[in-house]
Amino acid sequence: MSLKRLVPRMDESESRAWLGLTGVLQLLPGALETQLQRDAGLTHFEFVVLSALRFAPDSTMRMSALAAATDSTLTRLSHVCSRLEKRDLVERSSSPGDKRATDVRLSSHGRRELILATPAHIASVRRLVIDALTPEQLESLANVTETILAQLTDGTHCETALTRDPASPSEPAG
Amino acid sequence: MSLKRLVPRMDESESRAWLGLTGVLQLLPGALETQLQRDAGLTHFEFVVLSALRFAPDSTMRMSALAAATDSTLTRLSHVCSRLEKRDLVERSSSPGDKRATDVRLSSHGRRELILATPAHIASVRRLVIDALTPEQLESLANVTETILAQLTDGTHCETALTRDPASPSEPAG
DNA sequence: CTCCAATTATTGATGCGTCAAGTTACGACC
DNA sequence: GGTCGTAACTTGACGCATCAATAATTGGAG
Repeated sequence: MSLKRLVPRMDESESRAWLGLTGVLQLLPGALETQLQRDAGLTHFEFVVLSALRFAPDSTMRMSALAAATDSTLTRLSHVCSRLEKRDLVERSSSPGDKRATDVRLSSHGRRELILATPAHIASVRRLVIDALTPEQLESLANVTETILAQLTDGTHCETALTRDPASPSEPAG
Repeated sequence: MSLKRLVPRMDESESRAWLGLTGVLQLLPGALETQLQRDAGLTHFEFVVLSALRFAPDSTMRMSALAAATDSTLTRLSHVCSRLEKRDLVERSSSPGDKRATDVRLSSHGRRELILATPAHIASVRRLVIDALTPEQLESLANVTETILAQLTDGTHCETALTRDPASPSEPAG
């Protein structure tokens, strides 16, 4: 199911592009999650967190810095680090300089697990995306995704359609 | 953060493509969710479900048919329909022909809400993706996503690494 | 020095998605 | 006409994400 029927004005090319993109949006994250989970028992986000720590000096970062590095939230990261700590993949300690802050460190066990997990994940990425595309397609993909990202991070949000009562977003009786 | 540092062999074009794709994967679904939630109080999946019903004969489908039409699961759909039913957006009734089956129907209230929600959502899709791309880019996007989808739905899964391959290149001190 | 606003992080509640089990109904076989 | 296997859903439990509220600490204004 898609928006195809909702958008009669969508021409053939637009329709194909949109259907393809939504398909990838639905399937690719799941495929990567599945592979990582099966091979390493890690969430993709956990993998990203551990990988960020791996290349940090002393394998250590502040929570807030790690949240920024992983495009995440402090809240989310805190929950995830709690779980990772229970599994002895990271260690948390109060930061010496600023006692509000806490430093997260990749444990040696975490490093081992991460190093074991990485090759298979990279292989998946290559198999599913990179090696499946020609150099020209890769160039196009880079080009197109950068354009879309520009839209997504563009400050000028048109605030499309609050033609309805803004106070009650879901309950206005027609 | 990305895999860039993990894949020294990744050339410039590959790296740009992968970074762009992961960026879109992270941001686009959230952007669409946010818009729909704000303007209509609907999840994207709820929107898809209601839209599927909208164009069905008598605005009615069997659960299993609706699950298939929305690329979903019976379980997921059941939960979602329970919530939608509480909000009077759909109605469920035992199917006359087969008493195991249940028919879901878009209520008139649901139809009104859906019709109010649709234009803004389409506008978002156009603004964020379709209208932002040139015809050539749209063609490329269709082309590339179809290639990736072919990989994703390809039966030949290489079973990448149950054999834990310690072929890891670099290793900073810890 | 003290008070207060801002920074940093954690916790608890809630919502959605998935998995495993359970329930009801159909169909066919003996 | 029982009962056995299967189909169509539903339910409950658990995991992860987000939001709102809280705690602890810092830095600066007076």
